[in-house]
Amino acid sequence: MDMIDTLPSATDAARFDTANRLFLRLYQASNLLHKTGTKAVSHYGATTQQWAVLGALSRPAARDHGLTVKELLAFLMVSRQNLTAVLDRLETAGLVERTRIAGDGRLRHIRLTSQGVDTWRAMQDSIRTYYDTALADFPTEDVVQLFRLLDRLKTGLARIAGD
Amino acid sequence: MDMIDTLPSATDAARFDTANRLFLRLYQASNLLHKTGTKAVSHYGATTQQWAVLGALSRPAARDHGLTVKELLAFLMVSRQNLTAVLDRLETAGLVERTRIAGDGRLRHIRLTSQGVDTWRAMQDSIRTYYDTALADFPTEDVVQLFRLLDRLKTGLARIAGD
DNA sequence: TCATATCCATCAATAGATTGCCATATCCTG
DNA sequence: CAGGATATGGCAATCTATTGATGGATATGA
Repeated sequence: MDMIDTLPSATDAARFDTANRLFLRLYQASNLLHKTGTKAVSHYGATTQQWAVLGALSRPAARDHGLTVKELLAFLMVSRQNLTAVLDRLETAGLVERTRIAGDGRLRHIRLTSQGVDTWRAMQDSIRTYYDTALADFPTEDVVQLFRLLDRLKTGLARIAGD
Repeated sequence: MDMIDTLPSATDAARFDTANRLFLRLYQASNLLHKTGTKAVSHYGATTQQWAVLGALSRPAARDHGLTVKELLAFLMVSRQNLTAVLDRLETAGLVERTRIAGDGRLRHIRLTSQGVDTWRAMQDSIRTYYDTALADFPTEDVVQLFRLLDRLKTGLARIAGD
């Protein structure tokens, strides 16, 4: 069994096929996430991306002084040009404000406005219902496992992206 | 232990938090998929979505007569308006053709052109390398498990979408 | 002080993705 | 044959997301 074989073995072909299905499911699930998630919070004029930004800003660590754009970029892993546009819409909607920081004049702190805090709080019921419905068939153990696997996939993809 | 408690329990809060992280990872992984995937096949002027369409059309079942738009919609789970635009670009690039079908005049079969077949074949090396790199840390067993979990998540989200 | 690096914003182009509405052609059934 | 259902396409609006190029304000270090 020590022969050299440059053709894909049967197991390699199966792995390739599974990888194919895996990325198709990721593609489908992502589209469904945006479609259903935006519908779930549409009452508040929000989208899934804006939901993600509000969620980042409402975390305890960010609650007091907000986050810099750079920190938000690292958290969400999107391009700066994209985030700027989302922040513009959130600022226009009055949910977020950009404030200059004392120590370093280059930095801006993105913070929830009081209206942003209220809106985020009001959205919580819809978000909870959304999670409950989407994950109805998932024991908590499976939620954790899916999170861990997606986290590793994210790491693998980030390595390709190179940033 | 039969008391009624309307406040979220500690385990409920933990599950909610994990769900939050899970969907953030899905969001990040999806963006990275499009970013790195498009880069991987950019040499062929393609994107991840076009890659998905070409992959669907090159499956053995679709190889002979192609797929109808409706079948492609069901496979990819995207909106008709979105798919039309992608097909337009693929048609302009000469990789795909729309042909009327004999039996039912309403249907159109989307098929790979011979150039589309060649391009798809040429892309295989890049795709294989992409999968290998992205899933370098994944034993095949984990690839299968992630696929299964994403498939179930897709099902849960599709239930919300209602179609 | 001067050069360089960092942080943020802007403009432009392209592609993807959704909803909503309307149009057209075709099939099928009553 | 008439009418409803089906399959596809077109148009419009909005939002997300990327790359690329440019510019301005500020910090840091030589």
